[in-house]
Amino acid sequence: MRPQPAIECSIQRTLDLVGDRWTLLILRDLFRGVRRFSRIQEDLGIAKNLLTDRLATLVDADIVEKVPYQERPVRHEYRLTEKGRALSPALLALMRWGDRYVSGGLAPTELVHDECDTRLELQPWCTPGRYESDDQPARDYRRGP
Amino acid sequence: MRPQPAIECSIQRTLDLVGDRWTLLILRDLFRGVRRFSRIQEDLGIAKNLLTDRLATLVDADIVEKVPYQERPVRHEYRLTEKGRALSPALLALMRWGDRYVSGGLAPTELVHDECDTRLELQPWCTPGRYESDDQPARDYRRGP
DNA sequence: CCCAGTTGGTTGAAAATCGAAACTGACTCG
DNA sequence: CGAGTCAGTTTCGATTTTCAACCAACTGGG
Repeated sequence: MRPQPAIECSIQRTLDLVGDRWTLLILRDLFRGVRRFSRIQEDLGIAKNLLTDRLATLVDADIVEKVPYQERPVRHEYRLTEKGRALSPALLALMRWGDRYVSGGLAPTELVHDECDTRLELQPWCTPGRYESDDQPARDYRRGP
Repeated sequence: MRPQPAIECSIQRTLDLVGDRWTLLILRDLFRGVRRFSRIQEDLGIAKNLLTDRLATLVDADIVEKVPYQERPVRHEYRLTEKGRALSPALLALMRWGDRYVSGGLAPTELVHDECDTRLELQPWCTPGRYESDDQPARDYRRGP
């Protein structure tokens, strides 16, 4: 897919997987708890064929897994694997940079843990097992005060 | 440029600036001290017109500045501004992830400060003023031992 | 002076990718 | 039965990217 560059650097290898215009945004949605095809699609405004393609690539790369959340009709949702969740520092760093340099005067985004309602800092996974459960998103991005 | 999504999140705003297939790789090269048009072009294998375009966009966004390094003939190089250097945590996080999950068995990349020859960790700027000087790159990515 | 080479681009055509909309198929709810 | 939802697939025109050629300003060698 990528044309020339002999892949020899971790940044390059990483960007080969997640470095296109949509993938990191899709992952951001998954982190936020937006996990269904149609929700992601309307949230991002991405074309459906592209979303299909990107999700398939992510599943292939074991960054995301497709799990059924109901039978009859079978419906799936997309969840981050451990490998996918490990991308959080990168997303967080990009977010911090945006907060600082292209926020347009808005207050920085804060990460809030829905359960304990405390602020999260650079180590955003305060309850690692929580993600496996089925209900509301464990983490949510909210605007700061 | 981006089609639909109402830009309302720092990650989205950030990726609007640097989230295409090449820009983060260009920035990685600048961090490594590869600062000349032709060097970047051959290092990445990017088409020249695209490199022209991406660099112009980065200069516009004040992430990179174009500074002459000689007269007669005038030659320029591209340097990270403070805003650009502030992207290092993001690059570093992507690199760490790549080291861990797609390294292909290679040793993780280490950041080494050329002057003091010590390893750098997640706060990679140990001499912030250094970057303004004119000679060799202050920071370099090297393969680990 | 002439010639080859380097740097930092520009131009244009062909190929790949993307986006919007229409369509599908499995199923539910009233 | 008819309308609606979800998760796609297909199609096709528009946009981007790549590739190759060209160019201008200058250098250094003979």
